[in-house]
Amino acid sequence: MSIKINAVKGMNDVLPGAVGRWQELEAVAREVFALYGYREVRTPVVEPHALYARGVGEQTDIVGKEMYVFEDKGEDRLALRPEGTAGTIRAFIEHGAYVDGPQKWFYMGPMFRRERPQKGRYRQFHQIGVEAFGIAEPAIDAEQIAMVQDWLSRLGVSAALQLNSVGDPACRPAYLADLRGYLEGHAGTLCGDCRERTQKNPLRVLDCKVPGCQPVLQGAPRLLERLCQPCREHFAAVRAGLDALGVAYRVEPRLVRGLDYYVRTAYEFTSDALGAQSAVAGGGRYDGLVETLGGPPTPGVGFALGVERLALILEALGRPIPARRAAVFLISADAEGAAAVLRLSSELRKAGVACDLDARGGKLARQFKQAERVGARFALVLGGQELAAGEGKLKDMVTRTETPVRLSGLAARLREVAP
RNA sequence: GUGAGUAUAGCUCAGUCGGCAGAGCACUGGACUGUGGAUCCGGGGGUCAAGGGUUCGAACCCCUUUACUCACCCCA
Repeated sequence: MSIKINAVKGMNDVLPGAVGRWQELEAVAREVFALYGYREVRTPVVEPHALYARGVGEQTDIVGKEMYVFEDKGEDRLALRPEGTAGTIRAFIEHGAYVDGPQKWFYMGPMFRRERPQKGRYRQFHQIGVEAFGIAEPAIDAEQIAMVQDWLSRLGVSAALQLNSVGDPACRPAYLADLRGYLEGHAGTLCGDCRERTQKNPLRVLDCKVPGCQPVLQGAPRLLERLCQPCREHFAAVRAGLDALGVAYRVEPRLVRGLDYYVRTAYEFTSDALGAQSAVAGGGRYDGLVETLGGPPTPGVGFALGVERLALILEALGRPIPARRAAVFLISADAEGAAAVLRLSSELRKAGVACDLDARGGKLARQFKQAERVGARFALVLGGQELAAGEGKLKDMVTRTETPVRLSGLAARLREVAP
């Protein structure tokens, strides 16, 4: 070997032995999303830098310090997408999809953020997300949250739902000003981080875990008590919707989302199987965003789920990784058998029976070992003896019993015993 | 960006006081000339992360660097 080349830091391989877990959760997502009327959209992994600067917000950590930005031959300033909503909205606007009334879209794919990797957080990570455009009513917020719940339950995962309202442009600015004033008044008793956050993102201060800060935070003004009437009604309706749909949640007044565009509904599904990065999915409403990005005023709600994190939860639960295996492994006992095996494999595959064989040939023992390794349900031995009789020896790899079978009609028989 | 921990075979890890580089699993061959799970016997596989220093002698002690992991920040 010459110089060894490894994967880029924070970017991981998902090998064949593990990829079944991803396929399972993706398959369930597609199934569930279809039940709720969401359709898939695929957008580029690279977008103009300006899309995120304007859409996600210059002052967010994501745009400010985590994005992969590069010049395309010195002409355009591009970025690897750090999240999926902005690009989806760009496509929504660009293709005039808003003329067709409300739209429910979903996407799945890689996102990129240049952070220090740790458990459940990677530089290339994968999100499955949905966006519902054109519906201002709280019913869609509730339906969407219920859909996440539905998806997770079908996977046997239970995650705690935390719900909050972060207000809107009518009530949040005044609240933030008050909160900042209050925090500045108590700056002396706050930790260094909090004094900084007071200016940068005062809502974050409320989430501080430093014991010394707690007394000040207890007395801080609360956003939920300062919501304007429309926000208050919206939040109440979302809660009523969740109750009607049988979704349990906890109101978490300190829940803040890291992206600037959220208004009103904000929520997060968390799991204690994840270590420090406990959020498996997060989302909320972003009513002004389509307009910010140059489209007509269009309300929107969406969420994104971390695929690596969900896979981590499934692993922690000890869930087996589903795998698609060959129904039958064809084994040749001699040269005659080898030729027959090749013909038979073609026939079986045409008939839709998954079969495999050891292209190396060789001793029976080795071929059986390979059959074992690939997890084939049955092994079929073919040699001169068998061919002369027009049959093969079918061995059940689990019970280890062997019975002669006619070669004609084999595909139909295999579909019966190894569907 | 900050902090801590770790680094020995493909994987998981031992390695005592500084004295020839080890185990289990995996792989491979045989015992078993047409049969995979067990058992037994054999085989291949190492820049002990890299570089420097101390020493008669370094996987082990010292310095530097790198990588990985976890955590902070923040987020999926």
